Amino acid sequence: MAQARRYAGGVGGNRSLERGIEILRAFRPGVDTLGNGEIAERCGLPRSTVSRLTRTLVNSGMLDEVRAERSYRLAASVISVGHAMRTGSPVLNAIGAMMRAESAKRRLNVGLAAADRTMMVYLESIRYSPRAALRNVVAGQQVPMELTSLGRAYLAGVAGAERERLLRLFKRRSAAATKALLADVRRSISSVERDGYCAVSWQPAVLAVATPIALDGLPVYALNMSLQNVDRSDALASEMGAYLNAFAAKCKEVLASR
Amino acid sequence: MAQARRYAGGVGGNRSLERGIEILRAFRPGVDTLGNGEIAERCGLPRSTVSRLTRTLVNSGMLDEVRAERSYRLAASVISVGHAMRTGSPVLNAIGAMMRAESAKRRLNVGLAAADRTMMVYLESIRYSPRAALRNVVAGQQVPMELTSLGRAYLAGVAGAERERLLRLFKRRSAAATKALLADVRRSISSVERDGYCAVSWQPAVLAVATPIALDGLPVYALNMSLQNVDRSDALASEMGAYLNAFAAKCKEVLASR
DNA sequence: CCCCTAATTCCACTTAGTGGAAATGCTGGG
DNA sequence: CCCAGCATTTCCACTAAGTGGAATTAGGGG
Repeated sequence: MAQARRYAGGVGGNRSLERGIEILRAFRPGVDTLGNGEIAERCGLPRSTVSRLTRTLVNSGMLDEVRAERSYRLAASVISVGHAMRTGSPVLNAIGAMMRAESAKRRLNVGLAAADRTMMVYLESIRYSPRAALRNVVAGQQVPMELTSLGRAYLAGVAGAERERLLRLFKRRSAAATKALLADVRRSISSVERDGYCAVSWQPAVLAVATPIALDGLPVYALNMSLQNVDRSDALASEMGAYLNAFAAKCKEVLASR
Repeated sequence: MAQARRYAGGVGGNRSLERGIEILRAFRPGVDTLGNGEIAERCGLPRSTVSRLTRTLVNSGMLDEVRAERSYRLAASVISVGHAMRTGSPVLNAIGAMMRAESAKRRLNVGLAAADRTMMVYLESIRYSPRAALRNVVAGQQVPMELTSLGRAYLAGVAGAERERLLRLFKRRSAAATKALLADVRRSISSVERDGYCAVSWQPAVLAVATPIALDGLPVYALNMSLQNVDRSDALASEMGAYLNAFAAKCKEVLASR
């Protein structure tokens, strides 16, 4: 036994910190408050441990305690960290304005997303509407990687090992429709390799096309364009694809010159 | 010595988790990447400790590693947590749409903020512009508590002990202008108590009024309205104050009925 | 190619964290 | 009003997990 002992943080990282982060992530969109019991269950942790960690998160300002119902909710601080992320992001800084202009010019939704485990998360999603008052911008929304154009473009953009790791995860997730789904994902990846983009209609009457943006020193991003209230049509998809390719080229140019 | 030993997490909380959160917070808006050395300095931690904690944060998906420059940046995951916070927030859910309508109706900026240590952070800041294309919504931006109407309204909304704690912190921060500043803050608090709102012109040519929203089971929020490109005038301030009081009353009504 | 700087790994030390068990504190029913 | 039942928090013996200074390794510039 050459390696008798595994030193803390040797490779697995700091356990308490990992668990604390997992607790924050247990607050998925839509859930308001969580009690220690529910957190313990969701994260698979002993209740006493959760009790201590949530206390710490309250002290650090990441959780607010709701005394009355003995539960917690995410505190406002988490969005200031989120804001810091967005203002720091060199990609969003470089192309955010261009995205907004493009959305207005082409009259469609334009989005930029990155991977968050097996989901894609929008750094910015510009929702076009003919009625100016209804146009809006969302950040932080998650969509499933394997089902969306955004996610499949991302998969096309990452190197072999990481891609295969993710595909294996999808397999484990939905045992049933897996065969067909994976084939479909691979078809989208080929589509990106062939045409530069892939088209997916994840939600009814919404057609989306996406393309990866992979530059070194940066994680892989995916750029998409989409339109509501349309039927899936190859003609429309290739028109949007052409717009997207042109726009992505312009973005990469801007990004290459830092 | 009755209490010989302080048990871990007894009251201070979990150290590693606290430190990890502090590392995330070291990424303030505008900073793109931070190296372990710089993080160590900013957080006052030993470099080896930082090295281990940043590794953990990368594994947990909260940081992206920039190999080339041996540094880190906030990962996209942080905005998905931020998004979860916003979608979970019962206050924002209840009055977000009303705020947007009010901004359009009154043709001014409307914001909702909560406290983050000694800063106020916008859950939503609706920036009005006559040009529809320039209207936008920001979340997560921080403004200093002691200098803004938002912050002072917040101070007016929190109970004695917490308020005094914060005032002491401001004192420690800016030794010089403290006397006058604190007096000004107290004047704003009185203004809230008397008129329901306070008016402050923190940035040149911007006039803002704010009022606290304190409901139990929830942290104290502050609601504000503001206008750019105007001179400070008491007439304008009291007109805006009246709008704000009316709007805040409507909000509280909606919030009271859950 | 080699120095210099900064990050990472090593490792002896021990404290900070752990989790089962006991205690406490709410809540709703009788 | 009190008590049963449940959930959360505190206690504490135990020790593995984490710590930080020292040694090492890895970049990057001259």
